[in-house]
Amino acid sequence: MAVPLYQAKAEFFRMLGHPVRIRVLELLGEGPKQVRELLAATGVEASSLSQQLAVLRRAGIVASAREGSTVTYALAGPDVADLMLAARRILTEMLTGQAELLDELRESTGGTNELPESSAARS
Amino acid sequence: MAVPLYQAKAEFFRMLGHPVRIRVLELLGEGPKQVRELLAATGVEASSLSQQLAVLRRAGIVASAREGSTVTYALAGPDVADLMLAARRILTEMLTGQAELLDELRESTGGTNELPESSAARS
DNA sequence: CGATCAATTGAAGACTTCTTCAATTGTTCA
DNA sequence: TGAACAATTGAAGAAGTCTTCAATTGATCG
Repeated sequence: MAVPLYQAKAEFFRMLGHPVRIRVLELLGEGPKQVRELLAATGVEASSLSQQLAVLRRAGIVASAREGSTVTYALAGPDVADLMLAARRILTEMLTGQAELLDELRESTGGTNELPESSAARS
Repeated sequence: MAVPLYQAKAEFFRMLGHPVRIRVLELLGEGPKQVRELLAATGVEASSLSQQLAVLRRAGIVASAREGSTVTYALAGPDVADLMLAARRILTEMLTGQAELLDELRESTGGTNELPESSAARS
């Protein structure tokens, strides 16, 4: 409540802004995973993965449990899975959309982004 | 195409990870705005706002056009507006969800995040 | 033209975040 | 117990991001 909403949002997005963290969240979207599995799937160094897992844990977006000598991670709640799905949909849409846009732009003068109305060319 | 998808996603989220940029995108969600308006609405310094607008422009998520002595910004495409709406929905849901979760946790021993099954308490 | 306003740019320093290394904790099993 | 594995932590240096200041560009108007 003390933190403005747009700041909380920014922090949340920043927390998502790392390739390994994205991959982990997508993997956990399939279901709980042991660290060994995440390690194998991502191919990063153990300690580096641990650091990123710690970030996700601190953000409260994943939960961990020790089972014997191994540790299992899971998404902290169903909202998170929804979020990852939505993000995935939106992002892939958006990225393909941008690719199309890029193609369109290449056909014309090769400009950067200007508003549709204005037709100024870059020097 | 050269960039792995999860890396593109991470970059995209990182690009969103700043309070001023979030605010700007939400304002532009209402419709195109002149820089003066964004300046007034966000209350940040002109040059700081320009820097953040430049980030959004480079990412291709907003477009700008000069009209006389002023500059107008708008979201680069309809996808972007959809994205901001979805993000807003998801985020507010998620944040209130977390608030509830926090309340629940305060009622119990005040633990951090553990998997539901495990009930370890913090020292 | 010269003054002024709107907006952007470049660069420097403070501040975060990433990666990596070595050290540490917890668990298993011989 | 102690050797070995799983995972985490702490700390140091590299790399990136933010804010701010001064300088710059483009447009308007007297």
